[in-house]
Amino acid sequence: MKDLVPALQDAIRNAVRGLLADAPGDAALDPDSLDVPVQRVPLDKPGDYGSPVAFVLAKRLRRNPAELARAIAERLALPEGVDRVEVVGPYLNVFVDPGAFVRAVLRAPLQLPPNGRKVVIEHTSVNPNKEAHVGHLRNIVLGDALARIERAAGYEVEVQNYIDDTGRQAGETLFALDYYGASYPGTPKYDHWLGELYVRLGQAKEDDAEAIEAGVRTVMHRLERGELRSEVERIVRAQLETCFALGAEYDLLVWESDVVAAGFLQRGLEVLERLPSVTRPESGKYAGALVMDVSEFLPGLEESQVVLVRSDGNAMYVAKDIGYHLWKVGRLEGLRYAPFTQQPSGAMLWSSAPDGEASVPGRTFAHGDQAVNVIDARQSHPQTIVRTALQMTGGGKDEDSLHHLAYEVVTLEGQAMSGRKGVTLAIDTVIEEAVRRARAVVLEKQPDLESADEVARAVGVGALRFAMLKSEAKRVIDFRWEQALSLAGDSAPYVQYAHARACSILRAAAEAGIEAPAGADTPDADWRLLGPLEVAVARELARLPTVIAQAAQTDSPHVVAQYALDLATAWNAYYNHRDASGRPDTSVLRAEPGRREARAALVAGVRDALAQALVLLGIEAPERM
RNA sequence: GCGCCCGUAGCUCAGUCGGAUAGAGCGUUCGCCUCCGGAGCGAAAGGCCACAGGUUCGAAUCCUGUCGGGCGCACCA
Repeated sequence: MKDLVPALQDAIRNAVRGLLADAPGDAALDPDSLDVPVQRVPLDKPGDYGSPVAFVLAKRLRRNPAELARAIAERLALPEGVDRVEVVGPYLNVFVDPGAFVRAVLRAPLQLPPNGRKVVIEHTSVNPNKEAHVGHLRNIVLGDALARIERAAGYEVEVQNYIDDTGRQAGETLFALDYYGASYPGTPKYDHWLGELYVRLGQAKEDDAEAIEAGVRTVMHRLERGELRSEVERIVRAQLETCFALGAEYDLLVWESDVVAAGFLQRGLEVLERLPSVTRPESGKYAGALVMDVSEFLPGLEESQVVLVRSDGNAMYVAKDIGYHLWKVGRLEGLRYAPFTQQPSGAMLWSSAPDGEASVPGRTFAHGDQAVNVIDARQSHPQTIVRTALQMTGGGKDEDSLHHLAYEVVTLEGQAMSGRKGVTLAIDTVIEEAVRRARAVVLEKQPDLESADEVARAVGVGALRFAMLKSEAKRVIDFRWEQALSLAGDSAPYVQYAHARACSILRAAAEAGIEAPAGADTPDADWRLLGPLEVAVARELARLPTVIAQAAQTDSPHVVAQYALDLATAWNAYYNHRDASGRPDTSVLRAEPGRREARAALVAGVRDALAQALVLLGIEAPERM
């Protein structure tokens, strides 16, 4: 048995085929293209999986659905793992054979096979001018989780972090250093210290606007020529410390100044200028500018002309972005690369670099079949324009080669954050508080735990990440301490605890000589001794591959987070289950030989699936906590 | 004004390519350590799934409209 649900769908399709052959009712009805819904049955309904397929047929055949359900059931060749089928009104309900089902589920892999396609994910992309705040937190965590999920779904994944080193923000901060003649005193953390200067400069503009503006412009010109690269690098390194503390890592930093130097802007414009929709009006509103008409792809816009190059000759940001994306999908070449730093996992982080190598042995950057950008929902319009430009110029290998994972803002106790005004909450501050709270709980619950510091970090950071991931990206999050750092209920520690509990049981089992090797390969297990309680847990376990596929396909990490909660809940319910007389009836260690090995295998499956779900969310899974 | 997103329990949210009696967490109330980890489990209470029409055997889910709320609509980035 590979996977029960598809097998069941095939079996039903076959039964329908037989039914139609015997009693043709609708010649146009093709069983092969018949969509056979199969779902888990609601609680308190008989069976494990059910199908309302009879409804679909009833309409086409003009026959009674209950009657059809009976007819299908009669012809159904039960796939492996299915014990029997019962007809409940118009529904077809399937009872699995517990032993065969659990065993098959435990043998299934925890991720999908490679699909030979590559996705380039861009996330983080924090302006290199001050410390990252809680709004960026959502971006980093979403992007990092998505990268892990896409990888598990079989994609080759490359994570890029775009460094806007020629922008106004970086310019202002670096100018502030000169303006105040400041030298770094060693504390606070470098990016935080710069953030203070940046905010101070913003206030000083009220009195000294002209001089500051002139100074900032000079610095920006130097940035464009790459003269201040090492100053910016210093900021980037400080910001990366925060990302690493969250568990996020990258493959490549892409510097805007390198993108421009590589000619992607110019070459991208050349590609665009060949399009009939890209013109240079000689008169009217856009005289002298290079504009693109997107009305064919984006109907209904009030203003269908998008300015690519201003009449003063300066390129708009979207034009740079289009060039950058043409490179991402392999339509342009020419960046050079150098190693930037070794990350906590040991993996090398590369960077684009003016004096780097044209190629890196064993690696090919960019050339994505598709690209996903993790960017604020407020950027939806410009993102749509980049995607449209990509489509108009032939795009990447995938039909829909640019996705925008748009996430909503994070407000602070109901207030909008503002980096410029200094109304922010730094990620570093939040991590510190999260770990502090977690440590207090760890010391209370497990005073003897040797790895208390490590566990406190895993739990605190995990809780924070989970809070950012558990609901849909398009939902506004109001950051509140108690909620974001909760260690109970729908939280990372709930899942981590369930995992640690499974580990604990398996440790005890191993001491008692009960082994639970991978793949449910236990000769001592007697699978026939399993029942509905084990099936309930296995039914959750069986969903994991589907969950990964769905999360990857819809760029939705929250699907994995919700799954982790569901699995932990099912496992906790199993663990605590009692029989009619109130006695625990799911013990592994106290079960008779044969049953205990099979149960141990199930617990090992739960442990592995919980660990995998947490890995996909970028959350550590301690064995004790 | 036009466009996109949201509206589900007191609060925060799942469920939305149509399927059986709409589910969690927090909060409230009541139970559960002779038993592998109580950061847990069980139970109670709490819902015109914003509103009104429509499609359908069947709608929280699809369509239209209305009302609330958020965001976007620069020769800024």
